[in-house]
Amino acid sequence: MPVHNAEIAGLFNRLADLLDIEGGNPFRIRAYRNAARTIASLAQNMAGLLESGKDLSELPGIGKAIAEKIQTIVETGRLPQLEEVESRTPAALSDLMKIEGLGPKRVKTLYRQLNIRSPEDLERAARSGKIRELEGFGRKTEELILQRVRRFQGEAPRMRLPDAEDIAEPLVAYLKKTPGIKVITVAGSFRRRRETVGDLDILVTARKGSPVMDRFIAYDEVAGVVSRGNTRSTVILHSGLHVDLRVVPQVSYGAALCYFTGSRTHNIALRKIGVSKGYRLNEYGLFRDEKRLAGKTEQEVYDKLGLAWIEPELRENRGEIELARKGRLPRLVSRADIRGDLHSHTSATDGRNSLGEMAEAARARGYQYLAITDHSRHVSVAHGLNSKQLLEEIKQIDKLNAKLDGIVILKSCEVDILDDGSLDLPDSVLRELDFTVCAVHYNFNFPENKQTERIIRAMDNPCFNILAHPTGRLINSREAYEVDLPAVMTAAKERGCFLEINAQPARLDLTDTYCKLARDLGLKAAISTDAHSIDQLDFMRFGIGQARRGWLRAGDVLNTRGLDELRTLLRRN
DNA sequence: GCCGTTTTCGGCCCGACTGTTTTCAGTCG
Repeated sequence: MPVHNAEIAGLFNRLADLLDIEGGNPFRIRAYRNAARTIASLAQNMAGLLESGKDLSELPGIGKAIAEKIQTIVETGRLPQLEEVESRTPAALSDLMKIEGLGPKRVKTLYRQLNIRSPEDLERAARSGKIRELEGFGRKTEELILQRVRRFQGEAPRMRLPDAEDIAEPLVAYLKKTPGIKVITVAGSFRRRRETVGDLDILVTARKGSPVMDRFIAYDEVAGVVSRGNTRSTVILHSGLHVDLRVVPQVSYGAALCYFTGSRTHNIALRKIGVSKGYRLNEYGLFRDEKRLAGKTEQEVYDKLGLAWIEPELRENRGEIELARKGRLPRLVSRADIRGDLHSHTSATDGRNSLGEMAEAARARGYQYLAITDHSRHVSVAHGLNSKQLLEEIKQIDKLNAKLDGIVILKSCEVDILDDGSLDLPDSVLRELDFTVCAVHYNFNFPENKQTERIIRAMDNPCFNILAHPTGRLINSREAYEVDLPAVMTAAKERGCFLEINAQPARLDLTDTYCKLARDLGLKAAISTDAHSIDQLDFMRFGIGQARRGWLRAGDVLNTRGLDELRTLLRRN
């Protein structure tokens, strides 16, 4: 079993943490963290890259030394340098650094002075009042540590984007009513449309003397105030979500928006470009000495740095800055490009609405086509259809199409991929469909090679068209199954099959990095909602967000095509 | 340890807030 990128990144992060606690060279430490970030964000695993002869030192933040360490990890599963450090400094201290408010210096002091090695040790020491006696610590810090160690122990995972939307909307509406407010924007990973958000970053410009901070802190949902300043405050809501509010002057709005949209690594890269030109970039603007060169709009800031404006979804420092410099950024797919939805369910299986209602709802959204993809028989929990029932549904769709104006219902089925890679319904029935959407619903625990073979074998069937929710993951509740996705993508491309970007907020499967890999391989994707009711057709925007984060252009997406072209693309040779 | 529109050495992003402080270290984003 190859070592996962996340595991390799974890080793480097731990090495960085422990060296940080020991007071090591901060630049070397940063180099390890940068490398970890690069490794974690790659879609292809390191073992595979090494096998194919790739020179890892070509990757950003990875040089000769770290490339060699990665090779060692892939070959032996171990990082000797980390083990050496761990012989001096307990590995568990790295976990303590994850507690909010504890950085390397405090962890070091707590360990050296009180022999604290775990959250449990920490809680005990805080309760008995030992921490306040340490130099540099005090009563308040001790209280804070106690609070945060408890929160850490029952830590909430990052919140899914739609849940964050539900919280952000009323808060923004509330703040908007504050006298003197001019502009209000939710920035951060929310604006970058990440699948989950850790906190909300709200940016405001307001007239002098506007009571926006007071009003923010007085919001009904606020459970606690973490910090409060004139330009920045942080609160925790009852939902557990942290919210930052930043107030900036109008002339700084663009620079601040840039700054608070991030990502962090994107910002750092921008500031480095600034420095190389003799400028200083911060949330108030781009400056040469004390003179503000730009700041009112994002466009101004990017301009002065010699870059084209970059879409928020691309700001992850994954190569977008270099393309912006060359003026060669991709024109990302948007909602206006979408002509239809290729995955939806009706009340014939586990959907809530009838065929007619789904058709009408799709037409109301301006679509040319909607595919009905009710489950196949093996998925009994969803009342999957057998051959006879599916043929009956096909007849109903034909009848409906004869009546419908302005939209075509495509006949399809979400066909279960059985354990041996065969499809759940006979080819003779599947051939009656316009196309199929095929997926794994059982036996997620197959070893990687068996799961990969299972899916590729299914693709060998000429009735196979689109692989739905390709990894089966559910955000915050179920890990992706083990599968060699690059191999699956290559196989799909060779056979004229496609992969789905499932837009259900809990799935968003493919991830952004796999979207990018598909694009790099020249494999088109379908952005599909998997709607189980008419309102879920609006999940399309989450799928589009994911696709945009994966650099997809309209041309990379199957359902941006008109019906005729779609049919041509789906035809297998 | 990485990296190069000051390129193989000498740099390495920037500011706000808090708490424990008499001028600043630590942490965070």
